[in-house]
Amino acid sequence: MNETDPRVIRTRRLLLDAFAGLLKEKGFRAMSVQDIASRATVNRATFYAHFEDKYALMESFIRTGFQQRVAEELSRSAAFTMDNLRLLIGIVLEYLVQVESNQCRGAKQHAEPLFETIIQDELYQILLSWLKQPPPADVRCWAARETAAVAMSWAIFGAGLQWSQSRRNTPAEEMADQMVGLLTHGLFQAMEIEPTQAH
Amino acid sequence: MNETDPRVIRTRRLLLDAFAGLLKEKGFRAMSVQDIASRATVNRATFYAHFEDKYALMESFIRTGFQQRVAEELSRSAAFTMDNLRLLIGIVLEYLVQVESNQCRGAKQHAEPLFETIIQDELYQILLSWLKQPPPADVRCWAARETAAVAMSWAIFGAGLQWSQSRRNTPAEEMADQMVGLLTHGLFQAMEIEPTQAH
DNA sequence: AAATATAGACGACACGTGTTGCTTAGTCAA
DNA sequence: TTGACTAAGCAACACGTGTCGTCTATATTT
Repeated sequence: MNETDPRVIRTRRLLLDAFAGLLKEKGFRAMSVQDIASRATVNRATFYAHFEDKYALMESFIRTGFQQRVAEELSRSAAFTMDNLRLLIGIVLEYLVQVESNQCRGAKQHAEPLFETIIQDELYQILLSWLKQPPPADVRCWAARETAAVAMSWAIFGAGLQWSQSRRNTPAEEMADQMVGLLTHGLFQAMEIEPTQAH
Repeated sequence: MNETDPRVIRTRRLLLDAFAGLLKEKGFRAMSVQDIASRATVNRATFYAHFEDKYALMESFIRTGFQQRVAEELSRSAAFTMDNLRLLIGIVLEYLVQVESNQCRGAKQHAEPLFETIIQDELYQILLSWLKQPPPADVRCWAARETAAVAMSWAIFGAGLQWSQSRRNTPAEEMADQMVGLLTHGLFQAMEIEPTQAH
């Protein structure tokens, strides 16, 4: 399928727009391929010529959206610094809130796949590319680059997800600071540190 | 629905067994509710009387399996020590390998929901219960207990998942050690530490 | 402008899903 | 043992899914 064909571009745009609209109105779970196609004034069979199913469309939707956000706010192939890390976390928090508000119609904790994990995947790519650059200091090594990147990306994603799905009484700024602290000083230490009132 | 009724118990067992068998043979995606019901010699409508859909059954399957594993190897309400953490990570790695081997028939990176995230959820409960116990030392606090627990559980889960889905050339023992190191000394530090050969 | 290529429309197909109303058969309590 | 209760069987429903073959309309090439 030729990606430059005007017809293809037009159809893709129609499908994406219809999807975005339905996502806000009825949520992901409630919409059918029928709905998307008819709203896009496109035949249902044509939908399947472009996407495997509505899940694939959703995935593409989230992934490209997040990539755009990152490209806007983060210079390409940035270095691995505290500031950049904090900035990246901020982007994740912001984007998760947006996804959350769209998904709101769908039942939360059911068989609904966790589309947000796509963000973790993107996060992993970014962090790994940062780690591939030679480190400033040369000290002992605790884990493979891949292991560090994957643990970090899931930690950021997971903490962000829980925050975005909670009532968010902690402001995003403060949350990002907490997360940088956790990543910097170690999760394990941070645990023995929280002051506890007896219950 | 009375959980002690022999008919209910019998039907549940039949469904679970049929599901487990089909999971090994054709994988999750390829099996239909039809398949499960007929293999269990149970009417399809009866299936829906017990589970919302096949996703709910899968969730129950994974969750109870993991809970059993934890109960076997970890004494109830254990304390938050290095040894227990390492033990817990070992259980997760082992169980992820098992889940992975069952899922193997289903396409990996497609719309397949990440059932493994149920393990993260269980992990979070355990870690949080550990953190609720008063800490041994009383130092500064970097983050809320919930934040620390959620970041840690996702980090463990994510690193374990990547490991279990890779060719696993690193033995489980060593992997667990690496992960304990990451959690203890901080993910951020560990990143600037990996020796890099120029590329 | 004409010829070729191909995206999209349309209708039809077999199949799986989730639900409903009714009947049969098992369980348990009086 | 009898009677009330209810899980499970059964048949049928409307609906969504994914795919296929055929035809039309729009691009692209010459």
